[in-house]
Amino acid sequence: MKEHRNISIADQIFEQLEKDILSGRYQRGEVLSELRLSKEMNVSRTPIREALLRLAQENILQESGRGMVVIGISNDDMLDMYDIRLHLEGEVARRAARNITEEQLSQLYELTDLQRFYINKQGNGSSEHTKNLDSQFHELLYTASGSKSYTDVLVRIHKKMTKYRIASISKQSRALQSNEEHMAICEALASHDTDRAEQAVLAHVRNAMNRMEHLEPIDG
Amino acid sequence: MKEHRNISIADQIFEQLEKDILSGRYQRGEVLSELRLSKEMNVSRTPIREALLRLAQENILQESGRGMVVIGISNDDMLDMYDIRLHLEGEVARRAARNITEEQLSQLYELTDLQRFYINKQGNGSSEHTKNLDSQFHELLYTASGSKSYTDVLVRIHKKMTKYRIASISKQSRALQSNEEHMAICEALASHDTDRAEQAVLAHVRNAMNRMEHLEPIDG
DNA sequence: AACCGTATGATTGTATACAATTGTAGCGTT
DNA sequence: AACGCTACAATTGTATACAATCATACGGTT
Repeated sequence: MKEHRNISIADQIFEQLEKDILSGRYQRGEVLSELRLSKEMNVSRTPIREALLRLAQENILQESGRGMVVIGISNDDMLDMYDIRLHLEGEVARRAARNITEEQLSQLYELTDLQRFYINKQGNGSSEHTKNLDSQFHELLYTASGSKSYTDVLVRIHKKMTKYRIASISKQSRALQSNEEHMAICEALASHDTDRAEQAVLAHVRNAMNRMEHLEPIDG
Repeated sequence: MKEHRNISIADQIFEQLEKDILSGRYQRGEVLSELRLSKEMNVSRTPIREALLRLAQENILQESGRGMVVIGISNDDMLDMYDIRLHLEGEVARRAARNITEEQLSQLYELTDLQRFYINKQGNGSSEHTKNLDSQFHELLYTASGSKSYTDVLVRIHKKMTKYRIASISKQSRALQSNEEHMAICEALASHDTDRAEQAVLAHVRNAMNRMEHLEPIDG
């Protein structure tokens, strides 16, 4: 633990734990002890503790007197998050159609093209790339709306969704469909047609929700 | 710093800094140094650092290479938060009208009565009480919806709003009007009429937004 | 005078030491 | 056997020590 790079150990631990919790590796109700984790990961308590604090701030963990208790998210929580997106992303799309810059627009197109490339490639780790590009696309869309508050809420939600168990994007056919919807959003934004942008984004969210609902729940 | 109580120093510092930032005491762009704050507050760097990390997780601070930079929130951010609430709280109200328990309902009534008492009292620190009861009312309303995701988003937003500069509730006449709207929400929920609950909550948010818009902005 | 290198100070990131609390197991007493 | 007390183990909260990085200022050299 001697190297001092740009990305801190605490950040890595945060990402790792967040993924492990949201993907279901840690069960709801499980208690995470700082000392145990620090031994498991061969670091001191400090970065562990910082990661746990941030996760608690996200309501992914709950500090409960003795140790941090895993809360995680359920299928119902996921459905509610889609519901929230349906209530918010229409407005975001309208604002983005009005405010998006040429540079942001070309970036969105590029992300979409690159994502299609990786989906068709289907190589090792391409699914990871695909998910990453999906996150970047949506984050940029939110940013293009020009609203910090909307972006804050939706980025938080989207981040949780992509780490939930197996992302619905993993099947190639569904990934391609999602990618086509991204392209439709790009074109709607390029036309600066607020109604069209709203419809394109809402259709995408609705379809994503349906793609997820058809996955089997893992536990009861 | 020897006492070990239930509420940690780090928590107190977090609350204090959050209030100081959102109320405008720290300017946007200002850099907060751990060492400086720890000297100012006569504690070690550890609790300061933990508070800063949590504030960064809330996007109230931004960690930018050298120290934490204050982001804070602007009037536009506030308006967007009201806009988000208008898009979400109608649905929350509908769900609460369906799911609220008798106990939650009587608690809501009690909070409303107590708030009216403090507003009329107008004693020293009664404004603090009033704001606190307002937060409790809305948090309970969100919880009554039964949705963790909705509650998470809205509690976060509401918390920020109440700490923004001077809350719009500070004038007695406005506080009384807000309190009457709370009572209307209670009665709508008691009737379990989803449409009526939605209308009551949305009217309350709209009125709160108008009450805020009429306040003067402090800086340009 | 200009330029380059080094030392120094400020700051964050990590590890460790210490204090306090809490739960529990075990033992003794009745 | 039941109850209570004590001691210990586990755990968090805080302070401090140490390492690494970065900016800056200062001094020497050409």
